[in-house]
This record gives sequence, structure tokens and C-alpha cells, in this order.
Amino acid sequence: MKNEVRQPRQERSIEKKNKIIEAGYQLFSEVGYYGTNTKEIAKRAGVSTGIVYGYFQDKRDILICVLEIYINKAFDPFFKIFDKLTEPIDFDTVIPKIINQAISTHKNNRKIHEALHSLASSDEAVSAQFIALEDDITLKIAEKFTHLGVNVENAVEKIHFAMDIIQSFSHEYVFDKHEYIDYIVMKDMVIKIIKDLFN
Amino acid sequence: MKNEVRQPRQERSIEKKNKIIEAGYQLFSEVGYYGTNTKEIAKRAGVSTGIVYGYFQDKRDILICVLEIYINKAFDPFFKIFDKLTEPIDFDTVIPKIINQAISTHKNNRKIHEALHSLASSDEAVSAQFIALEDDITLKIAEKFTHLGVNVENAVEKIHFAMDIIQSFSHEYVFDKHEYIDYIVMKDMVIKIIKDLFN
Amino acid sequence: MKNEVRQPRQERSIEKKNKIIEAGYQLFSEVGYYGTNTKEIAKRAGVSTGIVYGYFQDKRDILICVLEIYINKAFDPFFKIFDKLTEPIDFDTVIPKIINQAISTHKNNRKIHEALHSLASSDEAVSAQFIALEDDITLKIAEKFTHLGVNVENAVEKIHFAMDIIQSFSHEYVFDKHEYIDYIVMKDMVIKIIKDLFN
Amino acid sequence: MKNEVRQPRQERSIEKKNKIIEAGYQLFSEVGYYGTNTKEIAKRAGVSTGIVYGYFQDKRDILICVLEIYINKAFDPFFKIFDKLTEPIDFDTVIPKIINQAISTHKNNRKIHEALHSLASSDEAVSAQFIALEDDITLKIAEKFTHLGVNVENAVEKIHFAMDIIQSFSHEYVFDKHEYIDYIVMKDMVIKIIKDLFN
DNA sequence: AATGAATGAGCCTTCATTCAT
DNA sequence: AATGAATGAAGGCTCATTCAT
Repeated sequence: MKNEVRQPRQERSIEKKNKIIEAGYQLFSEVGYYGTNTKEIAKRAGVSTGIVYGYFQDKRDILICVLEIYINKAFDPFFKIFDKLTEPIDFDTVIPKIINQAISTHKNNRKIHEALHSLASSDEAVSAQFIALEDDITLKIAEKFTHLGVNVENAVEKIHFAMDIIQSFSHEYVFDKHEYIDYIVMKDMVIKIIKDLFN
Repeated sequence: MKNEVRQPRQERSIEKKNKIIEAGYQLFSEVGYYGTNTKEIAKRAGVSTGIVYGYFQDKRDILICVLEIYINKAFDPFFKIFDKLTEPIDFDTVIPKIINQAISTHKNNRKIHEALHSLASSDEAVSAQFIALEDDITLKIAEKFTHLGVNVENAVEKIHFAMDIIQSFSHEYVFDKHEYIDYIVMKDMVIKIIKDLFN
Repeated sequence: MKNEVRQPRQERSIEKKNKIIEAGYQLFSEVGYYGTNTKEIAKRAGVSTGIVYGYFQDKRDILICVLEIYINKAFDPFFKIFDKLTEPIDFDTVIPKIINQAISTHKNNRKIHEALHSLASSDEAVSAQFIALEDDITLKIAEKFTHLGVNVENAVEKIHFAMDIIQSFSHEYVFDKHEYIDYIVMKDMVIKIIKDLFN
Repeated sequence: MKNEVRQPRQERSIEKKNKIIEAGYQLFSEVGYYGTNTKEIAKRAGVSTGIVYGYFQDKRDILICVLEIYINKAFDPFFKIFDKLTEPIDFDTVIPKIINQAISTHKNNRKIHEALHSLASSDEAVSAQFIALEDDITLKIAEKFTHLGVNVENAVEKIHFAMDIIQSFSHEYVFDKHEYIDYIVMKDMVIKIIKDLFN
């Protein structure tokens, strides 16, 4: 008899569930998934150990929820930018804007991003969510392009690729590991390449 | 009185150490670091649990060795390509070559690559090795450029960035997750961008 | 993030903690500290292995608690005797009384006494407790003397020495190993010597 | 088929056996019996792990030998003193001499003494050796008394008791734990008591 | 709905002892 | 006689999950 997980409807319950997610978010960020134990999550959430299993199937289930929250929180700014796009798209303005947003998102979510990504490899559901996110972004922009009458050959590939580059660069930029790199120069490089892609 | 780890000199011992590394390699690939236990490693290596600790300080130490072996094995083809470069560099040929190599490397090391990367976030030593590898590659190519009289502005940034792009693309290509993407087109895009970078 | 040890307040919890201590007491007595394993302690206490670590930091922590209980239990009769002392102290009565108590204490705590003492040499905290106990006894009696107006030169040294002798003798008496010794005679010897000490 | 332990006859073998005993002696002194492992003993003795089991049945067997050596080494000075006793016994001189010897023996063998004693409780053979030693000493002195025509009532008890006191005192004196005790005073006390015993 | 005590399988590691050479 | 690699049982401890209240 599989334990069914409570679907909290009352406000207080939802609040409690969110507290657990928040605690999970913090701890996964701080010490990773395997460095976190449920007792600690409960403690930080200010709830009992037992009740955690009232709201979540198991520890991994918390992770999945954290991931969802994280994705919403982290990628909302991008969707906001996309939504505001109007014809004609001013690539000179919007590309740096996106890159800057990507950098600050990376900065703000540095640890949790790593923790989640590190699980993507071993956990199908986690990686699926990341993939779905990429799909979402790519297709949303492509749609926008169509809608705004922007006509680019191989639009989907270009959009997706641009996204990859930005991600890759932001990651580097934030973790800033290589001292022999001038990241200002690199950033300009990224901007130029993406602009060229859409002209 | 820290237990010293045997430094195997005799062939049979080295062989046994390699067997353990190989077993670790396989298991880490299959079920990840945290999904693997030492008893299983020993079993698959065909040795006793105890002797594992004769060759390695602890479980993590096995990981570090697996990582080293992996890096050598996986990146050797690239260094071979770089070594063979002669003046004048024929970018039209060499870039596709490198990309193809990157793709096949990703294919061959798919699982372990992910397992190791997933630890990079939580383990300083692991991430340090990856960083060192990137440094190594970037600087080796930069050197080569100087040596061959190739004169590119911001060479280091470009090389590093090219590497990032290739990595990012190969990852996508192999995991091949997005059905709406035409990866042939995308590949040509990558090639073109990198070529433009160095002209 | 050190695991905190539960501070049991509820009766049932305290009972359980005591059961573990009792089990530890028994096992340490029977097979010594190193001959005892935590699983066995749990089993004898009728609890799970895990919960032992809910009440105690580690195996050694159980020992420390056992020691404390033991000390209280074993030495309480002596403190009772000291408390009842009134002026003028009737050494003829009280000294045999103390010696008899020492003998019966040794008898009752024979094995655990040895087990604990055997750890005193390797464990600072254990030996510290024994030392503190001796201090406590010596000083308490000295105080009593002052309070009762007993005037003895070098009181502290004499008290302490008397304690040593009694301990030494009781140990012998109980373990009763030497057949060529007439312990009745020896006991009278001890009594006489101590009496002489305080006259 | 019980492994028979080699009875080394050749000098080199005896030497090697002694080296192992010496190494055991040192390590048991430093970190106790349970803190010592056979590999370390072998290493410090400069021999292989395996050969230890050529000379000794098991780890405990090493302990027994160490104990024997220790006893011989530590108690020889006392036997020398006893042997030199001539009629009439000058108690005023010999008692302080013995006490001083006891103190210095305690000082020199401090750690190993504790390590060995700590095992006496859990190991029959070890405790038997200590008992035998006490028997030996007591009876030897008693014999000497008879031989020298010293006539003391309850000689055996007195001798044994004197030995106990001296042991107890020396132990205290060396470990010197209680700051409120004047050990010079205490020492004189011990001397006086023992002298009185034999007059 | 909530608590937190309790469970017990499982993990990493050690080490006395054996064995192939 | 000697080596030291190898064995594998056993131990201390953790932690996801369950359960009595």
C-alpha cells in the first residue's frame, strides 16, 4: 500500500510544505544532496521529522520540488524579458541584457545550481526537468520570433545554441576560475557572436 | 599514525590496483559515486574488501584515481591533434576534426563524465582537476599558436571560448535530447563560428 | 554539524536510556569495554542499534555514563557513613565499618570496577573521574574533621593514605588470590594502623 | 592443526624475537594494547608482518612475553635488594631504599605498567602473572626472614601488606595527581608505618 | 495533522591472521 | 625462515523511513 502524499489545501499546510522546500533548498545549496539529511531539513524547516513524509514521498521528492521552485525563481526574469520583446527586436540591447541577467542568475543561485546539476546525471527526473526547461525557452523564443515576424534561417538551432553559449559563458564568468582570461573581452565576444547569428 | 597506502611496484600489484580502478570506473559510471559501495568495487575487481584499503586511502581516493585515468584517456586524442598541428594551421580541417573527436569522446565516456562532473561541485579536488585540465588545454594551444606564428588578437580568450562551445555542443549532440533541433545544422554553425573566431 | 544527543525528559525515555546504561554496565563487566560491541548493548537493552546513538554520542559516551552511575552507586554508602559522623568520632567503630563497606562494595562491583579502572589508563576522562572521586572523598572527610573539631596533624595526607590502604586491602581481600595469607589477621592490621594514624 | 610456534634456537632468531617483544613493549606503552596493531609492531621491530606469527601464537602472546620481560626488568632491583639483606636487618635503611626503588620503578615503567595492569582485569593469564609475582616477592622475603632468624608475628601478612602500601604510595607519588597532598609527609608516614610493622 | 522516538539495513573502514611465493 | 599481499569478519556509526502516541 503505497503511502499517498497529502495534498495540502489549507493555507497552513501549504506554508509548511513551502518551509520544507525552502529548508531543502538551503541545505542542498550548502552541502549538496548527499550531504543533507532529512532530519536536518525538518529541523531547519521548523517541523518534525515525521511530517516531512506527510508532504513528500521521500527525500528525492523534496529535491524534485526544490528543483521546480528553483527553476521558476531563476528563470522567471528571462521569461519576463522575452515577453517584453516587441518588433523590431533590438538585438544590440537585448542580448547584453540577457547575458547580464544570466550572470546575475548564476551568481544568485550558484550553489544550488551546481547541486541540482550534479544530480541531473544520476536522476532521470531531474535531468528531464532541465531538458524541459531548455525546450520551453527555445520554443518560446522561436514562437516570439514567428509572432514578431522575425525571419531567421534555422531559428530554433540558433536560439538554442545562443542559449548554450550564454549558459556556458555565465558559468565561467561567475566561477571565474581562470586568471589568464580577460572576461570583459570574452563577454564582448559572446555578444558579437550571438548578434551575428541573428543578422 | 595514518595508514600508508601501498605504492605498488610489482607488476601484479599494479595490475590489481588497475583492476580496482577499473571496477570503480565502471561502478561510478553505472550508479554514481554515492550509489557505489566499496564492497561492490572489491567484488567486481575480484579482490577482497580489505585490500582495497591497501591500495587506496579511502573510497574518495579511488574516485580521484578514476578521474585521473579518465582524464588521460579521454583527452589524449585532443593533445595528439594539437601536437600534430603545423603551420599554416588549416582551420577548415582541424576544427571539424576536433569537434568530431569531442563528440566521440563524449559518447565513449558518457556516464563516467557525468558522474565525475557531478562530484566537481561538492569536491574541491575533483573540480580542481577539471579546472587544471582546461587550463592545460587552453595554454597548450595558445603556446602552439605562438610557436606557429599564428597571430590572433585575444587568443587565450578565443581558444577558451571555442573549447567551451565545443564542449557545450558535444554534450548536447550526444545526449541528443531535443528532437526539434537539427544537429547537423547546429554543428555547421559551431564550425563556422569558431572558424570566424580565428580569422 | 555535530549530531546532538537527545536529552530525555520523558519517563519512558529516561527508562530507555537507563536500560542502555544497564546493558553497558553488564557487558563492560562481563567482557570489558573492548569485548563489547554496540549492537550487543542495544540487543541486551532491548532497543535498536540506532537509538543507542540517540541517547549517547558514541560508545565511549556510554562508558562515561556507566562510570558515573557506578561511582554514585558504589560510593554512596561511604558518603552516608561520613555524613553520620558525630563528635567525638569513634574510630574503633567507624574504621571497621568503612573497611567492611569497602569490602562489600568491591564484592558487588568487582568486574565493572576492574573494567573501568582498566580504561582509566588510556582514557583521560575516565581517569579524571576517578581522581575527582578521590579528591571528593578526601576533602569531604577533612572538612568533616575540621567541623567536628578533630585535630590531627597532616590530616589530608593521613586521610588520603588511609583511603589508599583500605582500597588496596579490599581489593586483595575480594580477589582473595593468595592462599598463604590470613586475611583476618591482615584486616586487623589495617584497622590498627589506621587507628594509630588518627590518635 | 594448531600452528606451532617456532622455538628459536639460533641467535639471529632470538634476536628477532626480542626485537618484536621490544617493539610490542614500546607500542603497548605508548598507545595501549588495543591501540596497537600487529602490523605496527612488525614495522617497528623491522620484521615482516607474517613472521610475527612465526614467533608468537597471536597478538596476546606478544603481550604475555612483554609482560614477562617487564616483570623481570622492573622487579630485578627489588630482588637484588632482598638478596643483599644480612642479619640484623637494618629496617631504618632498607625500607626507604625499597620505597625509593619503587618510586623510580614506577617512574621508569609508568606507561607500560598501566597498559599491562589494565589488561589484568580481562585477561586471566596476565593477572595470574601479577599474582605470581606478588607471591614470589612475599615468599622470598618471608624465607629471607626465616633464614636470617628474624622473628615477626604474622610475617607473611605484614610483608604482603607492606608491599601493598608501597605499591599504592608509589603509584600516587609518581602520578602525583592531588595537589593538596604533601608527598614528602606522606612518604615519611609510609616509612614509619612499615617500620612499626616489623618492630 | 503532527511529533520525534525508534528501527535496522547498510556503509566505510580496520586488523588479526593466513598464504602464496 | 621470511615476506608482505591478501583475506574477510566484525565494528562503530548514519540515516531514510516508519510508527506509536
